[in-house]
Amino acid sequence: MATIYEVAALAGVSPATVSRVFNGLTVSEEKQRLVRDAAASLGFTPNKTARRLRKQSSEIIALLIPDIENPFYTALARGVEDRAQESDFSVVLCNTDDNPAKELRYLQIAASEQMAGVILSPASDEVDLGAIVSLGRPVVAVDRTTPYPVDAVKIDNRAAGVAATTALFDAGYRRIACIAGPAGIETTEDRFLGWRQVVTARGTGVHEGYLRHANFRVDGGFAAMAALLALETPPDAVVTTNNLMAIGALQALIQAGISPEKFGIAAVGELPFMTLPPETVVQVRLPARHLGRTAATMLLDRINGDTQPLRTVVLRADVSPPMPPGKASL
Amino acid sequence: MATIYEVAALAGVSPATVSRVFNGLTVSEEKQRLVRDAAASLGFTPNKTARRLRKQSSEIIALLIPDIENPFYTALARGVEDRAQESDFSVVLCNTDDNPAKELRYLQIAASEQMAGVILSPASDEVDLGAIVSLGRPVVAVDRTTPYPVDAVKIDNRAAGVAATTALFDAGYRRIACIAGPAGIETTEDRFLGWRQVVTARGTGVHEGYLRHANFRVDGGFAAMAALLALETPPDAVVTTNNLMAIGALQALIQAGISPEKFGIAAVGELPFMTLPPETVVQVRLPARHLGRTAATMLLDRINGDTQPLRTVVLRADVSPPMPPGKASL
DNA sequence: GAAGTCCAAGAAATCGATTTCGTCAAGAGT
DNA sequence: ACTCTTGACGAAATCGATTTCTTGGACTTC
Repeated sequence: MATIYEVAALAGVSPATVSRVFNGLTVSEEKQRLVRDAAASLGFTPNKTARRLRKQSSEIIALLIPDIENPFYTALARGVEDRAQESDFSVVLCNTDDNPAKELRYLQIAASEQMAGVILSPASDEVDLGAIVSLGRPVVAVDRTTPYPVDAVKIDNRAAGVAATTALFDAGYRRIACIAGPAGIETTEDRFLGWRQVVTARGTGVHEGYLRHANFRVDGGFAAMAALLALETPPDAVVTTNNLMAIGALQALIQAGISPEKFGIAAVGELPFMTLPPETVVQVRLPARHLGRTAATMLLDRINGDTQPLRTVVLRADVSPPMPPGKASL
Repeated sequence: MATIYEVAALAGVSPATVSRVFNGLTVSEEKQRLVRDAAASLGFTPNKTARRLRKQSSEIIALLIPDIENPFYTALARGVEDRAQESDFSVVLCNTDDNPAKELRYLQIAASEQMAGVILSPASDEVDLGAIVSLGRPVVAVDRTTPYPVDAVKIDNRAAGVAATTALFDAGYRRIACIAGPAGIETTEDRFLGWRQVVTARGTGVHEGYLRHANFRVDGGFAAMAALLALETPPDAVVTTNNLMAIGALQALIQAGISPEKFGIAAVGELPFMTLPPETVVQVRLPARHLGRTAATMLLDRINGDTQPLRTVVLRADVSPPMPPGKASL
C-alpha cells in the first residue's frame, strides 16, 4: 500500500500538498495533475486509520440491533445502509441479542473506534450511553427509546396494537388473546396496551389467562400459543406483539390440528416469507426500512453539526392491504 | 477519552510501561498496580485507531454476503460472529447485493481499514481479490468459491440437488421441474446438475421447459413457478435451488389455487419461518451457521500465522427429518 | 515605488498507541 | 572481586495521514 510520502516523492511535491489534493483544498492545476498521476500509478489509497487518528473521527456508523435473524431488523438495517451509502458512510452492524453485556461491549468498540455515531435499539432501559455521549458522538434510538436525551425514531405502537385488535373484532372474533413480548420492553408494552384498550372498550374484557408474555422469537410464540390452546375456554383469536411470535403461534395451531384460517390471528409486524393465503393473518405493517432511513438521516444531520433540540419522530403503522404475492415480503 | 500519556503521568511511569501493562509484557508487580489504578480512575480505554496505525492490523474481520435479507446468510453470519467473539474479534457485515461494484467497494474499505481478514461469498467470478491478497491479508471464500487461490468452505451442492430431487421421486412424482438461480453462479449450477442427473438417470428425462432460471429471491421463484404452471403439461413437482425461490413458488401455487400439499416441492435450503405442515416441503437443510463458523475458524488460523497449503472444506447437507415446530427455524 | 494583501506550498507538529534501543542495576558464574 | 547475563523501564522513533506555521512571490492600492 503506497503512502502519501511515496506519492509526494514521485510527484515532486510535499506530502502536505498530496493531502490537500485529496481533500479538495487549494492546489494549483499543475501540481494537482502531477499528484493525481503519481497516485494513480502507485495505486494509492489514503490510509483511513492514519486519517482517523488525526481527525478523531471516521465515516462509519454503528448500528446496534437486538436480533439480526429477525427480518424486521434486517429491513431496518437496509434502510440505514441505503441512507449511509448516499453520504459515503459505512455501516457496521452489531447484533446485541438483547444482551446488555454485548450491547455495552459494542458501544465501547464504537467509542474506541472513533465511529461517527451510533444508531441503536436498546436492549434494556439501563443502556449506558454516557461514554459515547460525553465524547460528543451523536446517538439515535430507533424502534425503542431510552431514558437518555437522544434523538429517537419510533412507531406508534399503541395505535398498532389497537389496529391489530380492532381488525379481529371487526372480523367477528370475541375471545381475543394477546401474546406479548418480554415485560419491560416498551414496544411490546405499548402494543399490548393497545390490545387491552380495545378488548376493554368493546366490553369483552380481559379473560383470565388470555395475556401471555413470551420471548420475542418463534419458539416463544409457539409455547405461548400452545398454552392458550390448553385453556379450558381457549381464545378464538390472538394478537401477537411482533412478527416472529406470530409465526410460532401459527406453527402451534398447525401442530394442534387447527387450520389457521379458522382462527383469528393478527400480528403487529409483517410476517416474513408468508406461504399462507394473505387473508389468513392480519398484519400491521411496520415501516422498518423507512424507520432505518429516518434514523440514519437524523444521525447524519447531527454528524454534520445540526444542533436543533432533540427530536422524536413517531411513524404510524396501518393495517395495510395484503401485499400481492410474489413481491418481496419486506 | 484519556490517553496513555495521562495514565503514565498519573501513575508516575513512562507511556511505554503503560503500554506494556496492557499488552501483558514484563512489568513489575508494583508498577502494574500503579498503572492499573491510574487507568481505572481515568476510565482509560486504549485508542484502537492509534494501535492499529502502529500495528498495521486490527481485530476486525469483514464478512461480505450477497443478501442480508436471506436468512441463510444471516445464519451464516451468526456462525462467523460466534467464532469471532471467542477470539475477541469483531465482525463487520457488508451487504453486496450480488453487485460487483458494491463488493469491490467493501473490499477496498477492508484493505484501507486494515481489517485482519475477509470472509466472502463472491458476487461474481471476477472478484478482484488482488489488493487484499497482496497486502497479505487472509481471505476465505464461503458458500461460493473463486478462481483466486484462497481457502474455501462450501457445500456439496450437487449431492444436495440429488437429494432434493430423489426425495420427490421416491414420493412418486414423475414430472419434476427445476427452478434454478441465475446462470453463472456455481452453487445453483451444481444443484441444478444434481437435479438433471436424477431426472436423467431415472429415465423421465428433461421435459421441455421444465428448467427455469430466476433470480435468487422470492419474486424470482414466484414468476418461475407461475410460468411452469402455465405450460400445457405442467410439472407435478418442482425443485428449487435455494430457499427463497421455494417461498415464491409456494406463493404462486397458492395464488393459482393449488394446495401446496398436492404438489411436490423440494428446496435446497431450509425454508425460514415456515407455517405449513413440515411434510409439505422437502428441505435439504444446509448447515449455514456451521459454514460460517468453519470459515471463521480457518480465517483466524491464517491470521494467527497458519501457513499450511490451501484448504477447501466441503460440508455435506442431508435431507434431515423435519424440525419440530416451534423450534427456531434456523 | 513602498506597503499591504493574498495565496500556493513546504517544514514540522500532531493524533495515541507500539516498539526498538539503550541504560542501569541486580543476580550469576568463575 | 570482576565480568556476563538478564530484566525492568525510560527515551525516542515510528505508523500515515492532517493541520498549523512560515515563507516567498505575485498582485493591489495609494
